[in-house]
Amino acid sequence: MAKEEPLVKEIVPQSEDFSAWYISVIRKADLMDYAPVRGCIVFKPDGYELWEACQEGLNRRFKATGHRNAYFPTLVPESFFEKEKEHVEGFAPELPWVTEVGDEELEERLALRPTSETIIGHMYARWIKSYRDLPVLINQWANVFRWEKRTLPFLRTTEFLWQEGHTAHATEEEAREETLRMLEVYRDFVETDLAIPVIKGQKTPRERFAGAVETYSIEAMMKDGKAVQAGTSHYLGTNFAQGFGIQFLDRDNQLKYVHTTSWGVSTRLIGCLIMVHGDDRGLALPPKVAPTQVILIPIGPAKVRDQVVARAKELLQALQAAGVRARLDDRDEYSPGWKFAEYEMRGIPLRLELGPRDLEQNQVLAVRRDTGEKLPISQDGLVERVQALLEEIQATMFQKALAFREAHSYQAETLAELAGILQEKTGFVLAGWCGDDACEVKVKEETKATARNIPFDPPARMKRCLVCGREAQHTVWYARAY
RNA sequence: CGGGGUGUAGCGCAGUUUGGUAGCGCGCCUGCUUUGGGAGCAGGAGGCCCCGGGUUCAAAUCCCGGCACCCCGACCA
Repeated sequence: MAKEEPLVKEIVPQSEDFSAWYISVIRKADLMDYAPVRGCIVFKPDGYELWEACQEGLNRRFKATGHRNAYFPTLVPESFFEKEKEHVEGFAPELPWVTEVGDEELEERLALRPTSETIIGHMYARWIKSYRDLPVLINQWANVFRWEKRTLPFLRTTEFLWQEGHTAHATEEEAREETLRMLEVYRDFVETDLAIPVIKGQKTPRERFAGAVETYSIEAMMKDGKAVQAGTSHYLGTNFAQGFGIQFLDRDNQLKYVHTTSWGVSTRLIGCLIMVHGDDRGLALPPKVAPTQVILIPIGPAKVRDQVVARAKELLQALQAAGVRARLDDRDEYSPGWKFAEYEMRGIPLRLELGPRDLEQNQVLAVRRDTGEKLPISQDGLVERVQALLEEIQATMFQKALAFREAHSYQAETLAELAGILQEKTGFVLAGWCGDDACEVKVKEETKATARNIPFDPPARMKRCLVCGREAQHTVWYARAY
């Protein structure tokens, strides 16, 4: 296991103050900076590259499932929001408006989109005429705006980056399949690439997206035991189709409304990545999405330096030629020890140290970010060994995160039990629910925990509602959430 | 949006109570020595003290107003 003494003084230990730890890590690792408008952040290159890695992993999967990217405008006419009642009520309080241009007032206010269901619904109505036009499978990468009262870098910002998929189908069955297919795409991406274990499940009606028939989510546990909704997928029924008149003529010559879905993940994933894998030394990035996977550090006094660096460059080229994202830090102005701490703080998965002793013995010293293990490895077959190590690190990080989640998961029969657990510990609590909204509200009022989701695959079936004691209709994960 | 806290050099902070030359550590620059877990010595640069008003001979400091960030709450795909 890695020793977790904070070598970087400015990083506040997690155990002392988790929020302060989070802020200090993202600043120290140079992922973002605050912008002049409240709640808005700049994604600096090291932070933005994490988002680019997410885009690559998701685009590959979206395209494999038949989706294509497109782009719709940021500005949405006010009248569009009135076409789906629940939708407008859900977003009204957090919409920013463009009301004038120059010194002339606009005839109709324009909202900065909080999501694109309405404008896309409008366009789909023009594009879809026949069953032969279906399904429409479109995704867009975009910025959206939500004027939340309380912001936190990456997890909840006024303007953020996300991806929103919008599909239209001839039948309910097909749309429901799509909704679950994309939820599974998210699970696969987040677990396989980000090494974050998630819980797939269905949202309670209270937590549903404004305007959706059903909302599903994947939920992840942060190291402070709190939950983050890492992705959502919605079956929208014909709600938006009716609001925007998206109709098609079916095989049977009947005019019908399409069934639509929407699904999204955001830059919030970056926040998850940090809070799931990070420790008192800083970030820890899973190799699959780490912009730099391997950092090579030459060591040694001036007389052997040229020799060491020359060999390091050869090894670097070999790694890069094999597709490993490796970099060499041969700057002379920083000591090796400084570089060790620096790259650990930045979360680079694997460090390779090369010094005079290594040259003599035809080896390099590999140091894993996830475990702190130091492994001398031969320069012969280095590339294969490094690739294998990166895979091991990826697997170990996922297993560690899974073990953490399991160690912080509990079950409760009663509200008092749930409250007791959350008072002493942090984590997820599995409990029964009768299906009554009042009981769900009661849990929130008493414990600040919310229903995260109704898992597809719960570890146990709970028999009684933890609030009223009636027979449970569902088994629910409760947790405090970001 | 309510309660609390913070805002001084790139970063972390002291100075504010009791108004009077703007400081410390790290970082940065120059030089020499160093290099296997944030190296040492010497010299040096760097400030609209968050912003706007006010009081005063004089404001980082006192008064009024605003903004931003952090924490707690309400709100929240």
